[in-house]
Amino acid sequence: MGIAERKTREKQALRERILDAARRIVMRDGFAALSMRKIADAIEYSPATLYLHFESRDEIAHALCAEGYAQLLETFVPLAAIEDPRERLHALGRAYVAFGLAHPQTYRLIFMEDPSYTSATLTGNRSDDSGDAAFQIMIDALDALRDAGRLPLPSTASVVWAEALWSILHGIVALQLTCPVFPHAAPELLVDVAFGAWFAQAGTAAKRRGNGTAKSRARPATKADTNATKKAQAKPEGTRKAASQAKATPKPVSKADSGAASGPPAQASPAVPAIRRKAARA
Amino acid sequence: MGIAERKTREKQALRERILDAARRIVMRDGFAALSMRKIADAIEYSPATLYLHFESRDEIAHALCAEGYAQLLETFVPLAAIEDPRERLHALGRAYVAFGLAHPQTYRLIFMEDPSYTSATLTGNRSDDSGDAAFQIMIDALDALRDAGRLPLPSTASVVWAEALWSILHGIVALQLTCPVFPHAAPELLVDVAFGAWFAQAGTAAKRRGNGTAKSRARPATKADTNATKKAQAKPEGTRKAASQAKATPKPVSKADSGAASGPPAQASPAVPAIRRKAARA
DNA sequence: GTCTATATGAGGATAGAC
DNA sequence: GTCTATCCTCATATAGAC
Repeated sequence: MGIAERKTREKQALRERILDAARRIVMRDGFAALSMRKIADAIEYSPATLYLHFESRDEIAHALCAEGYAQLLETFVPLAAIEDPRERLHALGRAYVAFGLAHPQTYRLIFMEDPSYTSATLTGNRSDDSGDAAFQIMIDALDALRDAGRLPLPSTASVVWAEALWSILHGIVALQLTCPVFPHAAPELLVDVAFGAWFAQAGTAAKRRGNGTAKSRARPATKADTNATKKAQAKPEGTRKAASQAKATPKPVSKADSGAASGPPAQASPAVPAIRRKAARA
Repeated sequence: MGIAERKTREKQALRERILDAARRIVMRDGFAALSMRKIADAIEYSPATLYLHFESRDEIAHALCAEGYAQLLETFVPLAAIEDPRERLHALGRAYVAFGLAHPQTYRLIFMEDPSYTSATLTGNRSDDSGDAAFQIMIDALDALRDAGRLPLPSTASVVWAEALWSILHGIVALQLTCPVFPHAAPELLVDVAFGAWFAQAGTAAKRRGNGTAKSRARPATKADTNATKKAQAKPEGTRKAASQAKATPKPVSKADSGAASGPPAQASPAVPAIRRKAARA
């Protein structure tokens, strides 16, 4: 049966190559620029071949989502070991935002592109039973905080609080990715401010229980999670630039070059009239 | 000069018709489904005519953004008169979220679709000098809260706080619009929880200064802003359904029928291979 | 399994006739 | 001002040869 196995292996390998190419395209140019043709070009196969491995472009997108989400989870796992639940939550928040900023295109794909992608990623993820692992980590931390008597929280409310926390994290990332021009405080600072305000009364680590103003927490913000998200930041995603200056600089992203994923640029040169977009059936 | 005036009027009228049609399409099927051809069909003109009034599809999108943002501002204005700054902030937050849920497609277009749209809407809005009026209203409320000594906030921090608040509001709306399937607390509840947590120490109106748990604030949440956003909710935006059952029901939206704007459905029937998407130039 | 070639359909934008 | 006709680009997906 060695032959069959080799064939299976080869098939798997090609599948991986497809996903690799797709991931590269998405990371460089954004999901909108992902097309079967481009993937085929990249791996030097014909477009038709892709359909032997994936049913559709959507299926590839789903696979990419699953990958990205797994990557996010990886950055969460070590943080879940932080003892102090307040610090744990804070670290998770910073890591979440850092992930979103380091992988803007992946984050967009998972959480901002299409409801079906998000749903599929969060619900039908892996062999896990319950829906969302990352989410559960946050709930656990809140429960721990409550059990320690540091947060007057009904047992049913931790889920709601976790959702509220998730909302602000997502809001920070999404806002940063979608409208980077707007005069905006550093996302890391926003996380700190938010957590400072939320858990002021749950003060624990002797930090001043003021409401986390700019100066008090601005500076050490991004220090802590640098290690945690180092792997993540090793593969930053850039923005599709004019393809001339977009050289995929291997430097760690600094939010400026990655977050501003420009969609169809308003300055589309009339000479190049090619702007496509997702459309509904008429 | 009556002739010239009439012509100007007629030109303006057609411009309005174009925008009306575009708005209808966006509200019903989402921005992705907006095409020059469809607009032209809707107003019974040729596609070429559109280009006499708008330079490109993007320009139409920008116009729609400006309209939508103005609409959002309208719902804010009366709330800015609320005396108690805490209540004012809370009301603004509820109104913001209510707007997003009542006009999912418009909200998407302004804040979630394309950075250039968001930027253009927020910065180059109207004859105003400063960038963002809605944002300023929030800052003012925070300043008032601080000036009343109810929030120990440095004068420079109110901007940051406003951005953090905006982030959570955006996060709540965006999350609701993008992944509605995820077991999620009611958005209004999330707003209340968040504001309760944020301004627990700024307690004012004799409300219990607990951290706004589920039961304490769940029920009266959406009551207050119903009037404020009545106009808004009078024109709900539905989701592009299979176009068969999508009858544009003129009932006030209840978040269920509007938020779940599904993009390219995974169950795209093979017989109808028309799924387009925005793409970058190669 | 893989490819070439092609069917099918949609879109933005423009030239040039009326 | 408006339309017809058209260009060009892009996509998904399949048929049928190798």
